[in-house]
Amino acid sequence: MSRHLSEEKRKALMEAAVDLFSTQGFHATPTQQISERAGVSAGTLFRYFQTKEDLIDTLYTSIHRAIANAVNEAIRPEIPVEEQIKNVKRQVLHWMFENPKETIFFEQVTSTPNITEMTKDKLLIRFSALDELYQKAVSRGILKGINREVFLANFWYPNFMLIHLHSFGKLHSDIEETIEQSVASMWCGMEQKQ
Amino acid sequence: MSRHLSEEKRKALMEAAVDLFSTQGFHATPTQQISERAGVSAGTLFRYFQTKEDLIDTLYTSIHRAIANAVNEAIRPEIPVEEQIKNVKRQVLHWMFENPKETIFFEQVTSTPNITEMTKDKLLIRFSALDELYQKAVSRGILKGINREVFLANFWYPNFMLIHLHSFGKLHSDIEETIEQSVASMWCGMEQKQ
DNA sequence: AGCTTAAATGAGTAACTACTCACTCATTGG
DNA sequence: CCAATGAGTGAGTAGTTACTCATTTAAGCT
Repeated sequence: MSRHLSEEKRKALMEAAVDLFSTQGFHATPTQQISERAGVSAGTLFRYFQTKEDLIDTLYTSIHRAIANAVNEAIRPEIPVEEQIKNVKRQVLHWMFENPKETIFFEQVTSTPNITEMTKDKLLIRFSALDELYQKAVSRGILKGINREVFLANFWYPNFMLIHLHSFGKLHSDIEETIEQSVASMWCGMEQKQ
Repeated sequence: MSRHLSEEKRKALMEAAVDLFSTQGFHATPTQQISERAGVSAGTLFRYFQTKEDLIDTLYTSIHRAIANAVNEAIRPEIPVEEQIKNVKRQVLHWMFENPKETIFFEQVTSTPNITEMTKDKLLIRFSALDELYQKAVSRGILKGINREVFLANFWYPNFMLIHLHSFGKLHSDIEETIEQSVASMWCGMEQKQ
């Protein structure tokens, strides 16, 4: 329908939303507060997003896409699978350290029940490119001892804790150093057989 | 003050609460629903817990204590530090697989901002026994390459994803097998030097 | 049985929330 | 310069929520 709504205001609303959601949680954040911070009136928010849930969903989807981009950027068929997987983790961690608010919101949605079915599907299927990489690694004999669930758990979840610590100023080492340690320990942990 | 309140009802309320919190999230769960499921009237809940937040806090504290117990049970000064750390992880994972609702609620509180300060402190300090174990491992030359944050992230967070997958019936391997893989990959990931 | 004490009740309340809609006003095309 | 369009507004609404309190119910003691 109406596509005359300003892209600028939509962006302002979304930015205000991640900002508040990541520090207060999205249930504890009234829509009025979001529109206020975005510099628009209460009603305007609902011209850009049908419901609050629609806003959350849009936000989540856009973050999901951004992370998927980070994943895809790191995939280069010409280098060894091992290096590719490490690069993906590195790339994702870089993105997360650069976008801590988005990451915290993302984790919040991930760990909160009762999200739209559509959104839930995205959670479960996750990132297919990484899945393919995992399959490739398994079929080539690397990673033979590790099942998909443990692989994904080791790959994704520690990142969230690192970002939390970072946001609360509780990360005492250098970010680059931390990323490298996280990448290395993830890989070495998987590689071992038997 | 009044200690004539039945311990039975307190327990029923807490059980109803974790039950609902873990499936709906605690913001999306009205106190009425909790008291209803516990088989008491709406007002009774507030005789046992001053506020809803008090209930959440009590619940969180009790789960924290249960996990701390699991940690402490696994600590046996007579065996090598390496084995102790592995045992702690094993023990914690067992507890979590046996108490998935509590675990999911615990993760929810952990990853949600705006919790009471007291509760927050518990989050940051975490489990001192494990911390001591980490220090010991570092001072004995094992684990020298890994800083505390990455260690904790690798130790705790993957567990949450495994429990999630388990609760949604998306964990296709045997639980024991999964626990062993998770323990082994965690340790191997840390041990490596340089 | 009666009396006392306190646990349990649940209708009621004040506060808050997501969302609406009748209206204003800026922009644009003729 | 006027008219038409639709983006923007914000007071208002219907619904929900955490929490209260006057009252009822039950239990324990003599």
